[in-house]
Amino acid sequence: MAYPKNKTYDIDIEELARFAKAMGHPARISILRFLASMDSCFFGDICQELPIAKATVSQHLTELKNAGLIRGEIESPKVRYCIDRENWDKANEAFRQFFSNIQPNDVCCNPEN
Amino acid sequence: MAYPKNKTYDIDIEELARFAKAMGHPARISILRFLASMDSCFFGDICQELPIAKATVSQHLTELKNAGLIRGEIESPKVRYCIDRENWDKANEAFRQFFSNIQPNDVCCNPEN
DNA sequence: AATATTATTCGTAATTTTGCGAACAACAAA
DNA sequence: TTTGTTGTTCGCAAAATTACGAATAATATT
Repeated sequence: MAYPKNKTYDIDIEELARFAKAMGHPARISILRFLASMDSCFFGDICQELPIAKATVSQHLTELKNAGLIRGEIESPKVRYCIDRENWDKANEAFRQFFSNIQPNDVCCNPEN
Repeated sequence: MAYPKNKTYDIDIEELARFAKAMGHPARISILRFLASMDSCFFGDICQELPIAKATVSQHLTELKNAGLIRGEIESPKVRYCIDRENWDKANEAFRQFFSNIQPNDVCCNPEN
């Protein structure tokens, strides 16, 4: 290898990968879609929607929280969850830009083009 | 453990999760972005862009191929890779729809709204 | 105080992911 | 035929992911 390899990736690449990773499981997509369809709801409501144990749902919620896509706040003895609008829009924009940054069809190598 | 087979999710949810999972690593985002910026290129060119060993790059390429986002064809002794336009567009549309399916801002629970 | 409700955390297990160097396969060139 | 180039596959290890039941914490209710 001619040049030394830097062991990191650009910050925007890491951010997009982080959002994508958080969305990389059907349970988490289901949770996000469910939450996006309403104002907010409780953990129990989400749990009821999913075919997995509550402990697992809780784990997935933690991952989504860590990625910034959702938020939860205690309303004892329940916990209310909702989409984090700010990061939702940020993720949306990151994906939109990523997918739009492609060479036009007529110069692509694909056989059918 | 993968999610049990008897516990399934909607097909469109699984597809989006599959695309997202493939994009859930900075190396793979880098590869996709690099490929999207040009017509096509060889394995060696991709390898040079990444801070990881060629064996690992090859693995990531296999994952992207399995997800349908890229294609590779042998041009001995090299291998030419390119974006799979059809599935690229499919993924783009899946993400776009996913993110646009959210309640309007004024009915969301977020404090700052 | 005792009990019920709700959701998280703990402990554990199986599987998958990520990574690397070495070995290999396929072909081109000398 | 021998050598060189290119990229994949193999073998292995460490870490992360996914999953569940049990235990726990926090608060409400009786």
